[in-house]
Amino acid sequence: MSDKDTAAAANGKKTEIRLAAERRILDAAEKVFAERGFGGASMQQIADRAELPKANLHYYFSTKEALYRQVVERILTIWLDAADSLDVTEDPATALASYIDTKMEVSRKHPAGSKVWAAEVMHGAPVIQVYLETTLREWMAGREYIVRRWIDDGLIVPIEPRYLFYMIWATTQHYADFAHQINVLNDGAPMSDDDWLAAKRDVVAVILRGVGVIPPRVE
Amino acid sequence: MSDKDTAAAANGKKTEIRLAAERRILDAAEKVFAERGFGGASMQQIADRAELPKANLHYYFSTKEALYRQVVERILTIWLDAADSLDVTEDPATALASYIDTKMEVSRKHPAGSKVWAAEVMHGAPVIQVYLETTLREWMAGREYIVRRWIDDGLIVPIEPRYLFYMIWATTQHYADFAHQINVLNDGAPMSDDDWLAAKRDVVAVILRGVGVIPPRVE
DNA sequence: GGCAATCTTGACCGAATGGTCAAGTCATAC
DNA sequence: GTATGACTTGACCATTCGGTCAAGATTGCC
Repeated sequence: MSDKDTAAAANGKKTEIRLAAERRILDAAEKVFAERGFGGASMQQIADRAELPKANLHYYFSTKEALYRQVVERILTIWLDAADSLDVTEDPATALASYIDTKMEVSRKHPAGSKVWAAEVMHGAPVIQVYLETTLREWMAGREYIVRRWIDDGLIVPIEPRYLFYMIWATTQHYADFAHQINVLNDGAPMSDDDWLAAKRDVVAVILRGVGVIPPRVE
Repeated sequence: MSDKDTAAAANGKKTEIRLAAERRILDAAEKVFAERGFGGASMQQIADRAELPKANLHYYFSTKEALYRQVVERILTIWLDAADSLDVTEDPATALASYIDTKMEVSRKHPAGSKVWAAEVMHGAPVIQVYLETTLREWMAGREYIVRRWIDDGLIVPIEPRYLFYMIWATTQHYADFAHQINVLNDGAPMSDDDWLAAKRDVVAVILRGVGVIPPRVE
């Protein structure tokens, strides 16, 4: 073994323990932040949820703010992946249906992350401000261009593109952020697989018909 | 003056001072809770915002929880008024367009209240749980019945009514809860009157066309 | 086995927070 | 004018919270 290999191996081993602990803590923190908000969450609650002593959290994350920032940044990667799923090479119906499907799946699989994200934006985006001003702005500019071309080509009805995206974001994220209310209206039970299918179907149908393309038949 | 009049007058005077102070505090609390969340808001911050000594807050509201509860209950009345604005005696296009308009105006005029409401639901509705289980459930049952009749009468396309309402709630409330993000994407400026008009127009258009009714011409 | 680096953890600390209180001010009724 | 009740407020208290630390356990490498 060369020095490089040894260093790499040692690093790898350490990284494994470290990564496992960090992930355990981040998972716990994401849930507690989602349930209580940043101010309402205590390091002790996060430690209890992670089944680790509180001092151990501070060994991996220097401060509560640093921990929160990493939670948000981890969610950001999921958001970016979903944003990429809007395939502009497809026709409007296919592209939008697939994008809505992806966003609904994100809400379904990352309800805590979605809540943290919503709270982050509601409170003025202290962590993701730069992302909003750079990546998201550019993403929106690019997609507005595409949607306008769809309009010019007569593929969809005239609409201000950003308001269409707000509808899609709001509706899909609602299923995570307001899950509690949805569950109450669902007789107190979480949405079943069939419920999710039906919700996706109806959301896609309203949006596609709403922008003037015939939704694909899903009898 | 009779005893009743005297008592009423005295009561009235007191109530006036009391109501003014309570309103001042509730307004400040709503904003601070919206900006920082319940856990992140301190009584001192609310006191500063209301330009009153902290001890004065505790004279009118015994605890932080009690103050928060009254903030939420005040928002609830606004929510109930908006819910009433869905006029089921009208045809679907008129009823839905008017309801969306009302909900958009609520988001525009009560952005802080909307954020507090969203956080309340996200965190499991500690205060409004009973409202969700009674009033809202009944409201939804009644409206589902109406929407189903619209469907049976061939006035709108088949859809699970609650998913339609989720779309309307999510989209309209998004303009308050995610106003920060919207402003960033609007070159950092708050939406103008024209922006609000355009947003309303596009939301109404997508929903109405989405459920299969021709949106009224708004050239 | 022994060394070095990483990891673990109970005990502790200063600051901030929700809440209390008693002394005082102010308005009103007679 | 003076007694009564409502309102105001600076000082204070107990608790909680984020964060520190030093002593010890564990791991990996020679």
